[in-house]
Amino acid sequence: MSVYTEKNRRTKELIQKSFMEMLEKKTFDSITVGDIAKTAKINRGTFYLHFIDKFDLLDQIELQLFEELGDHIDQLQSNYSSTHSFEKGQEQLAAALFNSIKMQAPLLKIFLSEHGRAGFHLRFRAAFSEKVRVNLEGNESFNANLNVPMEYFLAFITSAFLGLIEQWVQNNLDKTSEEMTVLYIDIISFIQRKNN
Amino acid sequence: MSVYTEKNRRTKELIQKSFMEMLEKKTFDSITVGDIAKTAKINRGTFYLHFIDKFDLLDQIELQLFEELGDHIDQLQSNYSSTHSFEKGQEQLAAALFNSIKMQAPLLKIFLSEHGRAGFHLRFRAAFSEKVRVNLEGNESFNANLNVPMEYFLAFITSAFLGLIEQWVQNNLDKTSEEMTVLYIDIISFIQRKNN
DNA sequence: TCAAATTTCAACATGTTGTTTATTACTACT
DNA sequence: AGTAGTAATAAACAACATGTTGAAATTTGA
Repeated sequence: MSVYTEKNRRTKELIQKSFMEMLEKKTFDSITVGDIAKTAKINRGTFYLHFIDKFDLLDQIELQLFEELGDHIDQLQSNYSSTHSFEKGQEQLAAALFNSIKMQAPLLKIFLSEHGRAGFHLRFRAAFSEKVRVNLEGNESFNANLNVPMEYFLAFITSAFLGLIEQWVQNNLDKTSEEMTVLYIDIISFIQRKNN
Repeated sequence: MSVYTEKNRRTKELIQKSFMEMLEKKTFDSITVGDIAKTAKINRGTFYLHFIDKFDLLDQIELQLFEELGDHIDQLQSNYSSTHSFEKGQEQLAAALFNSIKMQAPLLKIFLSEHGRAGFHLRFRAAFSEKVRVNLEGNESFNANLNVPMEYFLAFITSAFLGLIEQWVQNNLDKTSEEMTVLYIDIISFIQRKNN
């Protein structure tokens, strides 16, 4: 039994791997189930033993990605939030975030591109926003001073941060996580220096 | 002759209008050319007299949108950039931008959603970035003080701004353009107030 | 060797695509 | 009024993709 589940797992993984390889070169729309089967060297019928359709396949990969990233962020939150000041904690959080993004860069690059699926950046941002919201709401001085709807503040700051990540990933990680952290801090302080 | 071109124009417009109506309720993938023809009450063959395929249809609408928005922004740039200080000009530019977005809100809402096409937000941001880049490069003190790659700064600031717009459009324009401008300024100054 | 799980293979009906051909309706020109 | 041009229709076409089925082959476990 456990050998079969292992075999199932490997077949499923093979399909996912082959699919992601194709996504680097072709649009999601233009990839057929037949194509996937051909690349993975399995029968087309076998595909349907593991996935409902190609949308389900993408859904599962996306869900996996969010789970892994989410778990990693949660782990970081508990490590850093208590030991340092809020500002310093934010910085280290950002640094660690760039690191976990780095691990998922190949997948993210595809999902954010025109080869991916519409609305991915919304789902990505929503997932990220939720983490940031929890983190910010734990800080009392932050909440006391914020005079704009949290919803819009989150939209602004998470979009900005993910914008950096998007650029970084598109540039094939041309910088280290540390450099990205410095970059992030520099931009914030540049904005702070303006009109004072 | 001009009667024929007019008739062509109206049929083409009818197809586009019907298509956009469907996009509010269904995914782009799931919409067939047959569906579009049915909704527009035209023959399926007629569709192919005006568009290569449904991708071409979407491309043309997207291109139109970018042209209209781009023209509007250019118009604003020339109006505001010369008459006021840089900071004040930026504010008024933002205000006018929210206005022009408002006019295209229904289209934008769909294109940014999961009903649209993958990568739209990238193309949208690229177009917007280009406008902002030209504007910023005209300001010498800005360039002198910026110590991060322009590419990344643009990614950060345009993503942030478009994040606001995205939220606004998703909220069905729950605020006026003026309120959005205030919101934008408030967020910037909130960030400026932090860690000083 | 036998049994069970997994995968394969071929076939099927169904639906979409883009093209074509013939036909109809309307407009423009002389 | 008559002819040519243009747009739209209707019907048919091959090519391809979809999801499903049933029987056979393969792999694995006992």
